Amino acid sequence: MTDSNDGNGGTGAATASVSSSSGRAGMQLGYTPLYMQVRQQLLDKLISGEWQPGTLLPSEQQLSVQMGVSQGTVRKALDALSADRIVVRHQGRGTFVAEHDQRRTLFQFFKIADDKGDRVLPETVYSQLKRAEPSASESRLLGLRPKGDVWRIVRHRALKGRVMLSEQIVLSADRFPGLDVHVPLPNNIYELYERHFVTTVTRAAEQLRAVAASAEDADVLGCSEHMPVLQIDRQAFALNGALVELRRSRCLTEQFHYASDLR
Amino acid sequence: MTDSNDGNGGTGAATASVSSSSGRAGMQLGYTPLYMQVRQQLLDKLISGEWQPGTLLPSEQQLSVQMGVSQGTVRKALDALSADRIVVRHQGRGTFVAEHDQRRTLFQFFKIADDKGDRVLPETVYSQLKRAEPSASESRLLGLRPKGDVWRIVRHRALKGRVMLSEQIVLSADRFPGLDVHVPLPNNIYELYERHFVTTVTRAAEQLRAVAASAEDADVLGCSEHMPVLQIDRQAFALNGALVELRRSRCLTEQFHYASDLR
DNA sequence: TGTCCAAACTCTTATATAAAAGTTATAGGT
DNA sequence: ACCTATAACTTTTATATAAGAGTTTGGACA
Repeated sequence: MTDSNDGNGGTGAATASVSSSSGRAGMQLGYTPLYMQVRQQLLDKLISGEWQPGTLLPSEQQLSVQMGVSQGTVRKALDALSADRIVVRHQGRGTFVAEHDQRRTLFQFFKIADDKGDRVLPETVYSQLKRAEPSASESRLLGLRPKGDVWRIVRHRALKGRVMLSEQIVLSADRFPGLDVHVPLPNNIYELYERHFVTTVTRAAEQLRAVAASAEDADVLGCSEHMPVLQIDRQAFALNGALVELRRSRCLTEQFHYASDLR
Repeated sequence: MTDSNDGNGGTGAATASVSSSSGRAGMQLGYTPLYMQVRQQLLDKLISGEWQPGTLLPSEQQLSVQMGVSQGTVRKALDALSADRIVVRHQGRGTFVAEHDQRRTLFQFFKIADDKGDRVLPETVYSQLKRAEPSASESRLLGLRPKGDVWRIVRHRALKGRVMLSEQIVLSADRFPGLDVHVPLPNNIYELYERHFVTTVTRAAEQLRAVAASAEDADVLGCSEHMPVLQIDRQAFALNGALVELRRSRCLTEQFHYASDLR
């Protein structure tokens, strides 16, 4: 902690053991509040895998003693992590590392809903995995080493017995070693990343376009060629901010739609 | 304030003048924290139009005295409103009622981006307004009185000189009396709602589908018939939660796309 | 007139304290 | 075995206090 940014208010004599990120005093740009430093420290434990998903964290009291800050500061840090859905807090029970259970997948990462507006998770009816060479852009986006391979996953997914989504997923083979051992892949693939590859997807960006179904799309989705389908390109990011998954989905939107909340 | 839900912690003798919503003590279900009651009281002033968009609110100190709660409780209420983008807070300046300026429209309500990922607000190249009878579903969704009319707005919007979006907007004629006086309508239509009709849009829900361009779409957008276009259905909600606008957009997605953040 | 500094104001951060609300485990009764 | 009360824990709410950070304003001064 720098002298200028000590930030010890109040009357207590808390000897904060939290160190500032950039050492010198008299920092001109930026200034990191104590609770954000605490947030980052907690986040580091999650990134390292020291606290696995589902783990019960120490209580606010315990953490405040461990880290040498007040309970209120720990609370602000945990609230910030909670807002990013990185931890989940339950009054009376404690604070847990968020898991990729069905509900989270449904509400955070799956935006397809039926005409009543209910989110429905489709079942995987076909799945294929193979190792391949990445394209130039894939290699760049995923930050692969030269000659680094990728996994390519193709899945067909159905709702109410009707195949309505075809998706291609691209992953770094280095980050997901031995992924082929887990074939057949589970429907909830982010849970797999998290359980076996210390990779927690916390955030994703999607780009949507209306395109004409290719001959292959038509075959898979059981529609005519050139039928309008919704193309969804997704980039998924891990706890440390790294882009870890590329995905392209093509989706029929006759009985279903993509739901987006603007708030 | 009920006895059971007094919630006066601390050592102070604050005589909270905030009244509980449901009177009897021993309430079984629900319990509204004091800061949420304060939030609602502040929100009521916004809904009534007593505090217009752009207004500087009283300071936390002043509000805490006025409402008979602590400054920290006012802070929690204002933070909650800030999270919903209903007010905007600036350190050193104060708390302001959020306005529908260009930036807000761009980042909260317009999700079209170019291939670099930059949000771009399209210009209106054609605009038409007429009074008409609502369909049954429009009447129901907008909560119109029997025989209540609607306004229908048709707009064509262009990016970089290219018409790429055609939209139809439906509004209650009762809620927007004399809307035709404001023809030609400004590009930022939510600013118009807010300035002249005490209607602040705070939240919207969108449903996206890929559909084939109709003959009319093809004419407007300058594409061939049956070309895949992105159809966006929007319901926009006001401060009090009422559905105040229905909108259907059809959008070319060759050079642009709909950007959705999953977090 | 123009510049600089200090005061006064805002929100923000940080602390401490206390009580309420909700959960879980334990002990004791029927 | 089952239910109940209780104790011990958790997060959540509410308060008070103090100092930091950022903005605006007004006055001293050149």
